[in-house]
Amino acid sequence: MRVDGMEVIREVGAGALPFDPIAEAHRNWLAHGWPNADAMAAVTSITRAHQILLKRVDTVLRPLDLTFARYEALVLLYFARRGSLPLGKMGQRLQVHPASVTNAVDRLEAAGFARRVGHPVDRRTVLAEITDSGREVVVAATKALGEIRFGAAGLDDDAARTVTDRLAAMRRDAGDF
Amino acid sequence: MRVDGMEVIREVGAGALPFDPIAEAHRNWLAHGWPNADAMAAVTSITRAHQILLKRVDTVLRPLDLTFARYEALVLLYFARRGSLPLGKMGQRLQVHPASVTNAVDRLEAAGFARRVGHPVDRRTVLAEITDSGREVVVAATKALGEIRFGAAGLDDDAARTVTDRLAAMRRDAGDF
DNA sequence: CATATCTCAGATATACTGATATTT
DNA sequence: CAAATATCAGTATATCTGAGATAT
Repeated sequence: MRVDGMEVIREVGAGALPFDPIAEAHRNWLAHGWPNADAMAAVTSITRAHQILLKRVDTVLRPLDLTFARYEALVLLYFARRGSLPLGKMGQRLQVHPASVTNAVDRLEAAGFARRVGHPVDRRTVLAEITDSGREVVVAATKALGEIRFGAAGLDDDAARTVTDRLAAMRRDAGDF
Repeated sequence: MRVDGMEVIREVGAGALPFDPIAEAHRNWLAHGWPNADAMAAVTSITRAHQILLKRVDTVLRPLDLTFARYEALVLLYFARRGSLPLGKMGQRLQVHPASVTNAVDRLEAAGFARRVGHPVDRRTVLAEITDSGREVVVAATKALGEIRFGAAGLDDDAARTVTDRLAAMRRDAGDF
C-alpha cells in the first residue's frame, strides 16, 4: 500500500493519520461535557495498545507454532518447580477461563510442547507438563520476543514500569489478587 | 462460587490469588536473567487490563444491543459533522480493518442505530449515517459507561492520563499517527 | 450428596487474508 | 489500466455458557 509515493509504515489497522485519533476523541468528549473523558481515553488507548502488541507478538511467534496465550502458558510450566501444573492452577495464574486452558493445552500438546499427565494423588486433576521440545521453544521464543521488546517498542523501561504500576491498581480493583 | 465462606469478588477469569501473578512472573524473569523483563510485565499487564475492561464494558453495553467496538463506531458518527462518514474513514479513525468496519456497520444497521447511504459524489464510497435511535442509544450508553468509569475503576484520572500518555508513544511507534 | 476438576459442544466477537465487483 | 472502496467467504483465535463425566 502506498500513499504519496511513500511506504506506509503502519503495522496494523487501516492507515496512518496526521493526528492522534484518541486525542481528537478526547477533545470531542470534553467539548460535549461528557463524563470521565480521561478514563475513556485510557480505555481506548489500552484497547489499541493491546491490538498492536498482539499483532507484533503473534507475528514473531507464528513460525514457532505458538501464540502469545500459549507462550504464556508454556513459560508458566517452564518456571514451575516440577515442570508441571494442574490445569486449574494454570487458569488462575494466567487469569483465563478453564475452557481456555483446556484449549491452550490441547494446542501445546498437539505441537509436542507439553503433555497431559495424571495427578499422582487427586485423580480429578490433570497436570500439564512441559516437554524437552517445549523448553527449547520457550528459549527460542523468548529470544525472538526480546528482540522486539515483546512488542512494546516505543515504550522504554521507565514508561513500561509506570504503565505496569498504574494498571496493577486496576487489576487489584478487579479482584485479580 | 465461594471460598472459605466468602464471596469471591473476582469479576473475570478463574479465581483470586494471594499475590500479583504478573509481579511474580517479573521476578522469575529477572532471576533467570531474561531480556526486557520490564517490557514483558507491561505487555502482560496491558493484555490483562484489556480483558478486564472489555468484560466490564460489554456487560454494561449488552442490554443496549452494543459492543465496545460498535459503541466507538457510533460515537464517531455522533460527533461527525453531518452524522455520517465513509466506512473507510471510520476504519482509519478507529484503527480497525476494513472488513471489521463492514461487520460493525452491519450490526449497527441491524439494530437500527445506523444506515448505509450512498456517497453523493464518489459512488465507490458508502457512508454510514447515525439514526435518531442511534443518537439516543449513544447518550444512554455514555451515561451507563460513565457510571462505571468506562470500566477503568481503580484507575484515577491522573493515572489514566499517565497511561494514555505513555501508550501514545507506543502507538506513534507503530505508525498510528 | 455437594463440591471440585476438566472436557466438550455451541455460540459470539474480532481480525486477517484473499478474491471480487464497482467506480474513479 | 491502475488505484481505491467496500463486500464476502473462509480461517483463526479467544471468550463464555451450560452440560456432562469423573472423582473427592
